[in-house]
Amino acid sequence: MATDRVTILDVASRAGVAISSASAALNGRPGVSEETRERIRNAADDLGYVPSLRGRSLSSKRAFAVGLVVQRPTDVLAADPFFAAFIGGAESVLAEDGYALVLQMATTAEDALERHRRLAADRRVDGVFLNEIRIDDPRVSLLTELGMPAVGINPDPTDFPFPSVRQDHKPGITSLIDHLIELGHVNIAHVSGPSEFIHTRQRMDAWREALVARGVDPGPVIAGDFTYEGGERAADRLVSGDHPTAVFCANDLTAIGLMSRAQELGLTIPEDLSVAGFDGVRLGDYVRPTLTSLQTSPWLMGAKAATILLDQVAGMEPADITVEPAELHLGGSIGPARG
Amino acid sequence: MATDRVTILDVASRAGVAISSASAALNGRPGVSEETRERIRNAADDLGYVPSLRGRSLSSKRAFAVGLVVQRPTDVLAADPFFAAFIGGAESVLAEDGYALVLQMATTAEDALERHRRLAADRRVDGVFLNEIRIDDPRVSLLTELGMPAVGINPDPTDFPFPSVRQDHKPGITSLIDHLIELGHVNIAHVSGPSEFIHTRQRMDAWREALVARGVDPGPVIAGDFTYEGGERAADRLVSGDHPTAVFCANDLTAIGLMSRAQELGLTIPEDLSVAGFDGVRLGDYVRPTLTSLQTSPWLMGAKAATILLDQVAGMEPADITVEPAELHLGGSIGPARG
DNA sequence: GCGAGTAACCGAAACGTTTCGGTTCTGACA
DNA sequence: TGTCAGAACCGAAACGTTTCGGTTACTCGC
Repeated sequence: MATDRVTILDVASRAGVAISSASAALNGRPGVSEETRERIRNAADDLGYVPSLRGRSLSSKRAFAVGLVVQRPTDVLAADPFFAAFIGGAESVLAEDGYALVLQMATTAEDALERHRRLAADRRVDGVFLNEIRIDDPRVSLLTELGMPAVGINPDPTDFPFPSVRQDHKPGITSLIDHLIELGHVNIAHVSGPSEFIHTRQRMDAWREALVARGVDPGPVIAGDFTYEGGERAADRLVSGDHPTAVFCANDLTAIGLMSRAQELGLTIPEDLSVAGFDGVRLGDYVRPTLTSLQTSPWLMGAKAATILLDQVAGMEPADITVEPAELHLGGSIGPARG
Repeated sequence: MATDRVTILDVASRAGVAISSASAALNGRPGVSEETRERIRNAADDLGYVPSLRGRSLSSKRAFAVGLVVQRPTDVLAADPFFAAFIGGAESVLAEDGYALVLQMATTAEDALERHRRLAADRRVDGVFLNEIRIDDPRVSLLTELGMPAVGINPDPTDFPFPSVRQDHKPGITSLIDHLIELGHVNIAHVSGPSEFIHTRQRMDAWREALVARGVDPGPVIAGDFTYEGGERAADRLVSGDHPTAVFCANDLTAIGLMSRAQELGLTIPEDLSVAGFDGVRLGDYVRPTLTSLQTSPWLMGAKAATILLDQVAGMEPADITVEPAELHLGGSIGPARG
């Protein structure tokens, strides 16, 4: 196999045509008769021709790759299964079009910006995924400046300049709250994510609105940070005197940390405190009691986002996509309110 | 910013030299006086010149990217923090050299092979990471055939044709077993991983050898599969009559599943059964009791593996690297053997 | 039997580097 | 003063595509 690469020149000369005809034929462009097109295809097959990504890339000014810059402390990322599933979904769509996924890890917000600048300067990718979007996220304006196509994952509904894929979390949160209220809970707290994230606000708003709609006063909001430790700290603050009987956490890691600490502090779950998470990561099945959570669809989101991104790279103006809302998955971590 | 790209031609003409001189100057090659080299550098800076990855790629026949094909069912991957940390470590080294990481997800072994073939045919990457190596792993011979540089992560010590990075697990497992024996355990079981993995055998051998060295008969071996469910099934088989007093699991997920099921079956941990895992995932700190485990170093392994891979791509023949052995982290899941 | 229109095909430039063989120039040495 | 080595620099090919303007030949209508 150490033979030199088969080029389109070889294919063309074997089929007895010009390079340009071979190119047109193999790429399904018009201007070639069906007969010679077939002849060229056969020549290519016979020779085992594989188009050179590098040649194509240089000539067509495309990278045939898209980027994903995740910005998380590695230990947090390691514990969060969202990305693995998201990447799996995205990759399954990208592979079909011969696109590859370039993955980068950034530790800080500034680092993430720098990564994007670099990806753009190198023309390393034709577009990027925009996850975990913040309020006034600097990446958005940077990418706009750079002219880099992008797709947003659950961005702010207003004023987002790129196409997006969304999953509505409100119905799921609403049914969770309804369920808790039916179980007799009237003091339902919320452990939020970091305030700068769009989805932090979305989840908190949904929690509050669902309560208000049922005429129940929203319980306390405790600022979390999507980590185990944040959940533990929330437990410390929650477990004092007249504490809530239920708590809705902004993600599963937080919920697991909270449960763990609450149990250490002598509470029984769900008898003393009902706990619900958000993500529906399999993690929740591995703790006791099993975690009640909202099951999101990271794989599907990844697949849809990739579809949108590829369409955009191809020059289309894809419409936003909304996938089925997150579903409530009941575990043993919630039960009737005390007393 | 919609101006045309600054090319090396622009730099050369601004500095009043030929393209070849500009190229040599910017790449630190000899044949350019220090004076003109400086002039060329200034010209490049003034113009904001960024070398075209595509041009370089076509001309130098390098991709400036390396690949990682992970082969896991997505839900298993999602729960396994190894890869996130590994990728973070690898990426930190790659970025310094302007290399990118192409990540692919394969669902089956055949799919993984196909991905590698595709990466090679497209010349998409200059080398690949080889993780989770199996006995007679078909990827090894494929990559050898394809002439694709690779680096092995904990491969079989004998007969592996690529450089590798290793972390010795034996000392950690030995001290775990020693610790259990000191606690009075004489019947210590093992829940293994799937038999085809090299590291499954490595861990089992270390367990057995440590026991034999202390004159203790190895307890039963139960075949697991690195999943939570596998741990549950192992618990079902273990908890009958005269069961072992301690069990060493091939990974943390298995250990957590086993603990959870054992508790459901009425056992108290560690009083009735001591449990130890392997990986040191954060989740282990959030189950009750907390999990005793061996802490591996995925981030460091990723960084070292990337270093080796880049050296290899650069034409060197890097030596194998061995990082500090995995360390034992004690949790509440092990205790004295029942009287 | 002639002009126009069109389908099929060709040739060459362009993409932006690296690399290699060749030319010029300087200074040292005999 | 002529020779020669070596440093500095240049020009052009090569990498493998895509694309665009141009040529040929054929058909159709009159």
